Order: sequence, then structure tokens, then C-alpha cells
Amino acid sequence: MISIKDIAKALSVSPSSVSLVLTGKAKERRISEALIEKIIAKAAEMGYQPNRAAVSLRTGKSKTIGLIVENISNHFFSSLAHTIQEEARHFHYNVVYCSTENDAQKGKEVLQLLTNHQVDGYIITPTLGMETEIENLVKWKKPLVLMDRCFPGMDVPYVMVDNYKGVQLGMEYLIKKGSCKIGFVTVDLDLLHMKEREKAYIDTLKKHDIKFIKEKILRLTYDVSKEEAVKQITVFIKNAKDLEGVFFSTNYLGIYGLLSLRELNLNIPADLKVICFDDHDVFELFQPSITVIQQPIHEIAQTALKLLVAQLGHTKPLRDKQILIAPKLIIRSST
Amino acid sequence: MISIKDIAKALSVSPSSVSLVLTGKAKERRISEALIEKIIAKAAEMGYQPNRAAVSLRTGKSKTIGLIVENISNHFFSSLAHTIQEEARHFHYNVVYCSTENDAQKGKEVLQLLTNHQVDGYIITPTLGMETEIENLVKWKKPLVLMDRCFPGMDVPYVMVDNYKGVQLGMEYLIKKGSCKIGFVTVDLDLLHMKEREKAYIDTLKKHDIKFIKEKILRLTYDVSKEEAVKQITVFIKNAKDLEGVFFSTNYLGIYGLLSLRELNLNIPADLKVICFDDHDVFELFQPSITVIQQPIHEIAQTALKLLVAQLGHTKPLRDKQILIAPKLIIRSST
DNA sequence: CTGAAAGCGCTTACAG
DNA sequence: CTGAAAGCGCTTACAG
Repeated sequence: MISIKDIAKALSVSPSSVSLVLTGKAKERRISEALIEKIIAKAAEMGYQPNRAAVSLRTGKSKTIGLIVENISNHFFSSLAHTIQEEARHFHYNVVYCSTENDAQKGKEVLQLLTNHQVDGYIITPTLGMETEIENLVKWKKPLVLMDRCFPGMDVPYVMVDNYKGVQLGMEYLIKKGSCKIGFVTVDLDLLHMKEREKAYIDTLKKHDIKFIKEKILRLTYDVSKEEAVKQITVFIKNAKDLEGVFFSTNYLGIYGLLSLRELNLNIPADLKVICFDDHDVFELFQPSITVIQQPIHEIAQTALKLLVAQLGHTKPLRDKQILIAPKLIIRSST
Repeated sequence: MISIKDIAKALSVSPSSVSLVLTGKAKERRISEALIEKIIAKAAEMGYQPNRAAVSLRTGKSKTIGLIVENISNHFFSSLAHTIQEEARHFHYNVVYCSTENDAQKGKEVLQLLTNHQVDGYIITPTLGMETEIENLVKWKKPLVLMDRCFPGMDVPYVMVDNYKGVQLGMEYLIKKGSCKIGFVTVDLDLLHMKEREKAYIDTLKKHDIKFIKEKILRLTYDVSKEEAVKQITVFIKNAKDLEGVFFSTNYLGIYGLLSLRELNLNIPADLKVICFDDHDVFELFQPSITVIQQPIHEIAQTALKLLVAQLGHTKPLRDKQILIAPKLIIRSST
């Protein structure tokens, strides 16, 4: 690897001049046009590339953003990651990502890892149990944005879809279509965004004077296996024989649900209407195609980066730091 | 951030001793048990975390692996990335990933980026046009593994599925099931793994004395839009009216294909048998479910990391450095 | 058994 | 307009 010193030596000038030119501070230090050109040409010729470790050590800035998601192999998160990385490139930032698998221990570990790597800012999909760590980042004034979920009452910038609104949208639609007996299949996680989805389900029923029966909610554990989930959903739907509609609160639950529905051999939407939170290729292709509440992934990712870049001082601060993105009801054939 | 110096000062010992203890070299330098314990306790108490930039600058090792994939938002690659990251954790390595979008220019850029970041090793899904850059890495003796594809005649470690075998497997099965007139939908990319798939298609036909008609191959451009692809596939299948089977050479082409087939309202597998290279959730759920050639993602990722870690000197070198993973025929209802 | 010193490659205040 | 020097936090030969 060729260094600033090498260029300086080759040109018989001081390393400082080379550094100044290469970091674009030549003008304000009034270095001669001639020297500037000579240095730039030589650097290109020798194929100079700055050693980021050295820059990082010296400046305290790594030009790296740390991204923590739940699971990078999940389509929702990998799409977010992809967009964030694309957007970050415009600002010459790199992205280092980690997955938590929704495990607090692992979440803390990867956060520590990113901190060790001196990332300049964080975009985090937090797990339950990371509250203290997140608050510490705030205390140390680290640029930070929460994504997809947040903690109640914590004053941190965040972007997420309006979960309440999303479920409300879907429920209103089901009800408009004539369903009253609607089941809700969700995951047993104590995270705000899941609570919001459930709350919207209950509230919308109440708003329409439909009595809420708690047996109409199925809560699966987060780590349930595919087989077990399919079994439980099948039993749930079979037991609630008079069900007219079912709402799946996440896309992977929806996919499990489709497997169950296939086993039950139900006629959709005639026997049972189906709607799912969060879109997926499967839902478009399934017969009948499935109505969903779509999260604008691109917009979420872009907004997260926008909030972060503002904190990093590259753009003006945004007026709102806690942003709810409007979900979209995509009507297909299952409702 | 608290540094080695801070610990040294707090304990009134020299920074060298602290460093020696914290990097586990205390024993060989025969530092007293008492001091070792004192230092370890203090470091924990003060919450010491090494500055990776400094370590990296000093040692030339960043404990980071650079991963370049085609597109992180694609399920195949994000699953690979996830497994690689998990495995890398065991060796205390981090992963920085980038997407090329199959664009050579971008591929070179992200490679440069990773090099600037002083990554210790590379796992790369190369694009066409990155040959020189890859060869340079080899010349500089950088730990390197190619993944999912490789360049003919280049002496570099790689892992990929046996593409030829995969298509052969599928074709043999279609033929066994009585199809002779089989179409092949592929992407117009000059990459070895795609060539292999096409070659296997032609060879298997020949082997069974089925005459190969070049109109039975549809080559879509890599950057074709979803709508355009669906249209072209629809026309292709309609024009080849006597088609008994169709082989999609990648999973996204298969998904486009399903949309076409739905438009055409064909009876699968009675009118047309369908098989696809590379699995996807959609194929399991589609009615009828789609027979596929599955790539063992986990095994590919694990092997890639194994090859890399060996080069990084943490494990013994493997006997074979160019590894083909056996694909699996998953028989479902579409054939 | 322990410490002082050099140096990784860079940036930046300071001096001239 | 340009250069010499210090220092970011760490590791490691060297000295004692």
C-alpha cells in the first residue's frame, strides 16, 4: 500500500502538503496551483488510497454507519439494508450491518462491536432489553436513529410505519366487506409496534360495536418452528369455525397461515377472507393473491438515513425527528 | 472512550503491561499473576474497549471480512450473508458487505472501498469485468474466496453449486416424466455459471437424442423490467405452442414465469411442466407447488468461510480449494 | 518481571 | 505559500 509519505518523497515535498491537497484543503491553505496539480497527478499515478484506519484513528471519524436489523436474511430487512447502503454511498458512508435475531444479548454484543469499530452513527432495529444501551448512545450524543420500532417515552429519533393505522386500515376494509368475526394471528412479543397492531385490531372492532372475544387472538411465540406454527394456526382456524376473516400481523405469520389454509382447503375469500401486515412476493403470486398492508420499505430506509445524516451534520436537521410512515392497503383477491 | 493509557494511569503501571495482559500475551512475557488480575479487573471495571482503528493501524489486521454479493436484497444472497456473518462471529471477525448490482463499475468501486477499509479477507460474488481486480488480489496474496461463480482458468479458491449437474438433474427428471419439448428461459449474461446451466440443458437433450432447437431458448437481458420479462415469457410460451416443459434458469425468472403462466391460464403440470433453478418461498406456496433445483445455501456459505479462514491462518488449509456443492432436486407438484 | 520508546498512516495547529 | 512536529491508541522489539 502506498502512503502519503511515498508521494511526498517522490515529489520531494512535505507530507503535510500532500495531505492538505488530497483532503481538499489546499485552497484555504493557499497551496500553489502547480503543486496541487502535481500532487493530484502523482497520487493518481501511484494509485494512492488512504488508509482508513489511520484516518479514523486521527480524526475520530470512520465514515461508517452501523446498521442493526433483526435478521438480514428476512426480505423486509435486507431490502431496508440495501436502500440504506445505496443512500449512504451518496454521502460517502459505508455500512456495517449486524443481525440480532431478536435476542437482547446478541443485540448488545453487536452494538458493542459496532462501537468498537468506531462507527459514526447508528441505525438500529432494537430488541426488547436494549433500552439501557440505546439510552447510553443518546447520553453520549451519538448520532442514532431507531427503525421499524421504538421504545415508549424515549426521546430518540425514529422512523417506522404507522402500525396502528395499518391494522386499522385493514380491519376497516374487512368490516366494510361484511366480516364481523375476524381472527388475529400475531407474535407474542412485548414490542411496541406489535402491541400497536393488536390494539388497532381491538379498537377497530369496538369502534364498530363488534364484541371482542379474546379467543379470536392467536399469539405464537417468536421462536416457534414453521411446522408448529402451521399446526397451531390450523387448529386455531378450525376451532373458531364461524370465522369470516383472519388478519396476520406479520408477513412470515401470513406465509405460515397460507400453508395452514391450504391444509384446511378453505375457499378464499368466500369461506374466509385473509389479510396480512407487510407484503411479500408470495402474496402476489398465491392463488388467490393476498390483500396486504404494505410498508413503504424504500421510504422507511431513506427517511432513516436522512435523519441520521442530519445528525452527522451533513444536512440541516429535520423538523420532525420521530416519523411515522403511512402504510398502504394493497387490495388483492383474498378479501 | 477509555484507553489503555487510562487503565495504566489508574493502576500506576506502564501501558505496555496493560496491553500485554489485555491481548493475552501476559503469560509468555511472564507478567505476575497479581498484576494480570489487577489489570483485567480494572479494565472490566472501567469498561475498556479497544479502539479497532488503532489496532488495525498498528497490526495491519482489521478482523474484518469484506463480502461482495450481487444484491443483498435478493433472498439467496441475504441468506448467504447471514450465514457467513454467523460463522465469522466464531472467529471474531466482522463482515462488511456491498452489492454490485452485477455492474462491473460498481463492483470495482466497492472492492476498492473494502480494500481502503483494510479488510483482512474477501468473499466475492464477482461480476463480469472484475477479472483484473480479482487477479490483483491474488497477486497481492490477499485471502480471497469467490462465491456462486468463478472465472474459467483462474486459479482462485471458490465455492459454488454444481450448476451443470443441477440443470442436468432437472432435465433428466423432466425427460423421465415424458417431456421432450422443453423450453429454457435464461438470462443473457456471459458468466460461467449461466453458461454451464445452458450447456447442461443442451447436452442433456442431446444425450437423449432429442433435437435441440435454438428457438426453445429465451434469453432475457439482465436489467429487463418485471413487466417486460413477464410479457416476453408469455409470448415465448405462446409461440412455442407444443411445449411440454419449461426450465427457468434462476429463481427470479421463475417468479416472472409464474406470472406469465397465470396469464396464460395453463394447466400445470398437465399442459406444461415447470421446473426452476434455485428455490424460493413462492415455489413452495404456489398452486401447484414448483419443482426446483435447490442450492444448499447454508453449505455454500459455510464452505466459503471455511476456505477463507484457512487462508487467514486460523485453520489448516483445505485439500480442495475449488469446491462444487451438489445441488438437490426438490420434487413438487409442477412436474 | 516491568517500562520507555518507536512507529503504524494520517491530519492539523504552529512556525516561518 | 510550505514544512517540521505532535499526536490519535495501540503493539512490540528492546533494554534493564
